[in-house]
Amino acid sequence: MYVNIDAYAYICNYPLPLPWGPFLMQKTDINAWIELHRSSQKLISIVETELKNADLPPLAWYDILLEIKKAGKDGIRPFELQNRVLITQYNLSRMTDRLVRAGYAKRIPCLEDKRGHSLITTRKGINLLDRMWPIYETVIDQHFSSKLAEADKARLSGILKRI
Amino acid sequence: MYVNIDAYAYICNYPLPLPWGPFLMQKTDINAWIELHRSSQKLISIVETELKNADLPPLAWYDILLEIKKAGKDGIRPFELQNRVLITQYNLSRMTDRLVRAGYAKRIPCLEDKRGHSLITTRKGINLLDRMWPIYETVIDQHFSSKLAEADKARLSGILKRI
DNA sequence: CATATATACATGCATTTGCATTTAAATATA
DNA sequence: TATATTTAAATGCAAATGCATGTATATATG
Repeated sequence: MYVNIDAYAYICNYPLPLPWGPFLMQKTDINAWIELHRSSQKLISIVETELKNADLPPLAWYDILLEIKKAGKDGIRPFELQNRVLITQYNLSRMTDRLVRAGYAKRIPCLEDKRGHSLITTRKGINLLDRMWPIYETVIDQHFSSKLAEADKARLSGILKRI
Repeated sequence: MYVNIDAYAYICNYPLPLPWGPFLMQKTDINAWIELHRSSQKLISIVETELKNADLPPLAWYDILLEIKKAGKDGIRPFELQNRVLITQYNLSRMTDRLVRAGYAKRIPCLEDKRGHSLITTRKGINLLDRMWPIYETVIDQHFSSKLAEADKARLSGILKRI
């Protein structure tokens, strides 16, 4: 889950090319790898902290609820939701369970497939999104958008889309 | 922790500039934000899966153990370790506890400060790093390094260092 | 020096996660 | 059609995490 800020130093203790693998790992690769994960984790942890400070649920709730909202009034099946967020089946099951119990989402029976159900947002759920977004947006803007040039942001997504 | 692949769609339901905040959030910003987190999370989850498949501990153990190893034979104090990895104090305390119990690290008393101790790696710990790295490296190479041009990797870290 | 405050680290307890497995319905196969 | 296989979703249990707090030592302050 966590990528050490100085993970590359381990590699640097060994001669290049590395004795054990077929790969020629360069410092450029490691620096990019580390910066990618360091920056992502740092930003996410700021978002989580700010949400918590505002007495709001974690970012994961926002993401899932947003996806449910986007599905509109027909709702979305949990297995479809799972394709859109990087969460395991069992965790999604319990997360939506919490959303439902908290009144932010609702399960509606699925006529075509009695094994499952569809999820829709409630008014309270939409309201939660509306309260969470300003916090989220502020962090994105202050810690991300405002620190990078427009051209760099375009480059960034262009490069990372290949991953 | 998780950033929805399509989080920006929520924003797109609203007119720009957004009615609630002082920020003018553009699609470029959101795309970059999403790609950053999506790619990071995807890569990390591949690493974790591969480590698990090889019956090896999670990446966090690698990072911490590596940091301990880097400190050399004098070891490192937990509070210093904490500055180098993005982990909370209480979780680091328990994680190092597990490392020690598993025989990968050792606590040595700290003469200058009786509140604390220093952590050093054991032979078994070094060996674990050596076994984990090939797995880790293979993922980095196959899913990251080989997918990006050298220049892009340099750009990537250059851009992200500003975060 | 005595007392207050800060720092290093650990821990009890509730919540969340991971893993394996279960339940139930849908689909494939013979 | 009967039986096997696959798929959707949930769940029991162990491990990990978050949060608040505890313990011990160090440092600052009157």
